[in-house]
Amino acid sequence: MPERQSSRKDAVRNREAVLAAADALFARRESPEDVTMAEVAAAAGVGKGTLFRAFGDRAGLLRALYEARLEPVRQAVETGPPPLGPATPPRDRVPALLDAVLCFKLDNRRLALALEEGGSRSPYRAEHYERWHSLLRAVLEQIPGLSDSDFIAHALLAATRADLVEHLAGEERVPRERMRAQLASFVTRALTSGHRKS
Amino acid sequence: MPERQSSRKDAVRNREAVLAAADALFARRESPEDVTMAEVAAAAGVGKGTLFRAFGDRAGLLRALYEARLEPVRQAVETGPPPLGPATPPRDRVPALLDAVLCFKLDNRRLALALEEGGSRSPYRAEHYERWHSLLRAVLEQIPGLSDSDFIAHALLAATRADLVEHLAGEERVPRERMRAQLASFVTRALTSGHRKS
DNA sequence: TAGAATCCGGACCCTGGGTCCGATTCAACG
DNA sequence: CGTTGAATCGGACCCAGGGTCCGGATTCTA
Repeated sequence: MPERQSSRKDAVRNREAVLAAADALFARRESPEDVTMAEVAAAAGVGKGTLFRAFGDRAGLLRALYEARLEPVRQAVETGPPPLGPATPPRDRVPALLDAVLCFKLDNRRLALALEEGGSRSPYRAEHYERWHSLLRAVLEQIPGLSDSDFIAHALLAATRADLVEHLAGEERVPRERMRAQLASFVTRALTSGHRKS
Repeated sequence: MPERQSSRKDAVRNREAVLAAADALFARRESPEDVTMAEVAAAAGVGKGTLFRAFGDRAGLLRALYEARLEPVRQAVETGPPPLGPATPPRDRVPALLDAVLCFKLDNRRLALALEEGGSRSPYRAEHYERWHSLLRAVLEQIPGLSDSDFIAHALLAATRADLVEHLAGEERVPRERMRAQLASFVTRALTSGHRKS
């Protein structure tokens, strides 16, 4: 459990240095796969021991970076104005949430990729996924005439998987706004009640 | 390019042995991560050199297994009776295709997981994904009043990602039939034309 | 059956995550 | 301000596992 904060000056300074170095490296490198721990340590001017004591393991470092980047979004979602905040009608909030996820992954492609796919463990066990999923599920449940909220939440989130976003943005060269529009349209369609308005 | 067939008796026998051994191992083990190449070789009664010469690398072995398993499904899709075959109206064929994918991944959980996630390369570069996607895209394009076929095809396929299926089946204990029903319902909703009937 | 081409297989290499422990730095205390 | 014990530093080290190599065995061809 390397979570406890150290009060020592050099410890916190090194932690910051590692975070910054890792951030820079992941942004610079093409694939997150080939940024090595030793490299991060070297770039931060730190030994590997320090790095591993501070973050536990590779996944821990990734998580730390990810959480830090995600913090503003989380704030906006939990206690923010519409259309992200809690005071939004469900039918409008769901697309807003997914749009936020998409934008986040577009802005942090490499990082999201590294965290979601790089790990040997399933991304569905990560607790940040669990958070998104249960929130989305809860909002979906407030939409009348819609069942299977659990599955729909999974399926919609799957449309924003990091490697898919990376593929669309990087390989197929789909512009950001177009992608957002497509996702929004898709989400909206998925929310239509089983029976069409007649 | 280790694709060329060898006419030597022992070579083909060893190839079969490796395939069978790998199949058994992946089925038996909990996570595909911890079935090692050396292990496969040993289980097949073969040296590592033989294994790698026959399949190139780990991904090659996985691909070979996958393609073999997928063959019947491919047949059914390309030249089979409805609802999978080409002679099916698009609106019915799309759910059928995705149901087939889902069933396949349910029946070959470990293997699909190993191939889609285990590799260091993005699953979207795999040519079997490309096949599914372009087929689905083509069928979607025949549905009037539906745009963004490319994205929709990606999004729908994302709902059948191996690790999601594994999570639902293994972790959340969702029964097979329930999952199929949920996916079918989701797909159907996603196919509604953009504007509701009014 | 000789000869050559091919294949076999396990010893070997190398990368990269993770650990260890002596040296070093920090902070509390006298 | 010097001492002292504890926490930290950091790079040498370990190990697993994917992938390579080549001497020797096996199989096809003449």
